[in-house]
Amino acid sequence: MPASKRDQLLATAERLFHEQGFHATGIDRIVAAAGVVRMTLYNHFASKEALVAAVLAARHERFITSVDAAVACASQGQATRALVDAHGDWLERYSQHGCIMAKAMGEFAEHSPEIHALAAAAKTDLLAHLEAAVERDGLGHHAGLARGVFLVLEGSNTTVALLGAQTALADTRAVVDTLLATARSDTR
Amino acid sequence: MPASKRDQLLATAERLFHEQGFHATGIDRIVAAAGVVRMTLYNHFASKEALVAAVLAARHERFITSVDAAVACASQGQATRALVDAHGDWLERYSQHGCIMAKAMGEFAEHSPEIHALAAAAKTDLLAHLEAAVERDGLGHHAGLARGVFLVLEGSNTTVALLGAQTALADTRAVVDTLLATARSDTR
DNA sequence: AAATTTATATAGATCGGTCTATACAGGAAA
DNA sequence: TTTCCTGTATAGACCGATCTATATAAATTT
Repeated sequence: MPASKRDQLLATAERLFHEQGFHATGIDRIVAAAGVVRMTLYNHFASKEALVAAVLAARHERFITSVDAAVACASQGQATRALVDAHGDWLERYSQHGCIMAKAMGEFAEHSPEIHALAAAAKTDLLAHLEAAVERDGLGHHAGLARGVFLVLEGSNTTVALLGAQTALADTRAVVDTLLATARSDTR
Repeated sequence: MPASKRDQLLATAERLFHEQGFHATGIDRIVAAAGVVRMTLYNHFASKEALVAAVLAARHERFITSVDAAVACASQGQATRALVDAHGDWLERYSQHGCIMAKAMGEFAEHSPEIHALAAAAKTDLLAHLEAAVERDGLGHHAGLARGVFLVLEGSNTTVALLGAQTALADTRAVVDTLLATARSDTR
């Protein structure tokens, strides 16, 4: 069956927001690209801000679902590494233009506390998943390891647009492996 | 002596662009905040895009000057660490809202190739300085070390708005120290 | 019959950018 | 000394385009 108008709008808005930015993307361009009339958008979303919020929520749900799936079927002691790889796959496939949550935080920090909080919550949610994965790998005692890996993932989000996905992801895996190896050899 | 109108405009625009975003900041708000009339801006800058370019160029020059100074007076074998600390100081003092170059890349990627290239050049310039520092520390043989540290610095840019400067910078230093220690113990 | 989508018109604000005209400096030329 | 020129700033009107959002009625779909 064809996607509902609402889903068309969500998908189109997500793409345009991600590629062109939130403030630089007007309502008219979204409805035109979605092949829908403007009133249809306002029939489904109360405002542009509500549309942005829906886009971010839907995207994060998809992302966290794919991350959870990857971690769930990771072999013993490989949860953290599986999460990092899942993040890399996502980045390569859907985030060539950088992290949409980071973009949202930047554009709405002093403009819409709700959007900013929503995007920030998405990021801290990933950190929480990372901490769970580290714990599952028996490295929970190593304070700061999850946050260190998180820092590297955040770096890969911006670096992919600078050095390309291949280099950025290879560097990311190399640094994460170093962090994991150091943590494992630390018998404290 | 009082700052010239041009400098007032540059400083005001830099602050507003950084806090509110580029597209979300209108010409009228800049001139009002700078205490200057509209035509004065257009007397000094050909367009909003030219103003953005001038802001980014001035900011990068200040940043790279302060980084160079820190690296220049670093003790033997501490160039990389000095650069990382200088980056952290800058982040803490002037970039609580994240990296302005990353913001510019996000907002102008599909909108102005010139601005995007300028911001990207600023970032690769930092990477080049990082590679020079790593070389100076006698770790140039370690392929990818500079890019690994760069990845972490990039991560700290976005994480500072999420976890606060204190946590973000402490984590950054911890990861960088791990990378440096691993590189030094690698006798290859 | 009910819900959704379309088409179209409109509201009012804001956008980047241009325009003319005026004021007032400081330095150069008479 | 006086006159003139140039550069810079102010003031405010003005342009077309675009922005988000709403109103209403007809057409379509379920």
